[in-house]
Amino acid sequence: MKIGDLEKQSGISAHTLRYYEKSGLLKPSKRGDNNYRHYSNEDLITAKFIKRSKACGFSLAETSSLLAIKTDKSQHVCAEAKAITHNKLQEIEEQIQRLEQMKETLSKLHHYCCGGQESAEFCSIISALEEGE
Amino acid sequence: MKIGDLEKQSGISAHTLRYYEKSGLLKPSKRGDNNYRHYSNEDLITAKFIKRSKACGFSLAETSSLLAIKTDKSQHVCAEAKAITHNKLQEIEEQIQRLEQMKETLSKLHHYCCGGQESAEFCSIISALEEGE
DNA sequence: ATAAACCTTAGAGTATGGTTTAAGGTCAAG
DNA sequence: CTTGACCTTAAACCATACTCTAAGGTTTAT
Ligand SMILES: [Zn+2]
Ligand SMILES: [Zn+2]
Ligand SMILES: [Zn+2]
Ligand SMILES: [Zn+2]
Repeated sequence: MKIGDLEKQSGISAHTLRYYEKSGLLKPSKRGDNNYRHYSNEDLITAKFIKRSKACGFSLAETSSLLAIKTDKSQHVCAEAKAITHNKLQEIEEQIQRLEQMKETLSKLHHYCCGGQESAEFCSIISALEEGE
Repeated sequence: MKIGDLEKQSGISAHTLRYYEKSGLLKPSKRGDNNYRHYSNEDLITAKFIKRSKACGFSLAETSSLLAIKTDKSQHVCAEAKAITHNKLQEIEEQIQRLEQMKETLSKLHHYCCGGQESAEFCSIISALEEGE
């Protein structure tokens, strides 16, 4: 499979696949005489693995760690995978909390502003930002 | 007030204040003979405005738009401020949804993995990433 | 007088996850 | 045999929001 084929099969652009290679995430199993990248079926699985990992919110670095486990399962233990997942879960929960806090503040601002065509002289959004604690 | 004083009063680092100036967010009202920046009380209010705006999740560009309204209220209308707030609110709600989706997926992965010291051969986290739809 | 603390600038570096460009080599169809 | 599709590389660029560095000028306290 050439890079263009993998692009179609995996939904990851050729550009990005080359970038992933440079980042050590996915090396093609072979290079042809013309130096073209050749990907195996296992490489396709890896590409999809990366895609799912990203969909879970894992960074490329974290994905890299997960891939290391996947690639050599017998040399790794469940605890490692669970720790990575646990950390990400916490991180995401913290992000959600921050965003919920913002959402609440913004909802109030949004609610109290009339949103009309009148001068912003007494706009509650602007005053809240000027004078909030 | 010199930049160090504003740093203390506003809680925004001098570095960042200079960066904000370069970005057009907060220009000191004067420069001394020695070219030092001199900030007024109004500048302090503006600095705090920026800080609150950031705390609401507004980007520097959005903060800049809000500042333009604040600075010249009579030339702006509520509708403008409300539109900016509305967009941000939507954006944040979308982010929360994405994160909630990730959280759900991760929670399942986390729940099913034993997390023990046994080989990752049959780790549910790794297999889910390998074989998920 | 001299040292510490503060100020100035332009520009480079950091982090993330790519995207784009330039300049060119290879392959398959008509 | 040429045209267009596809492949190669290194390196620059994008966005965001800083953060730091280098090299130097100023103020203040002792
Ligand atoms: Zn109004
Ligand atoms: Zn309003
Ligand atoms: Zn297990
Ligand atoms: Zn496991």
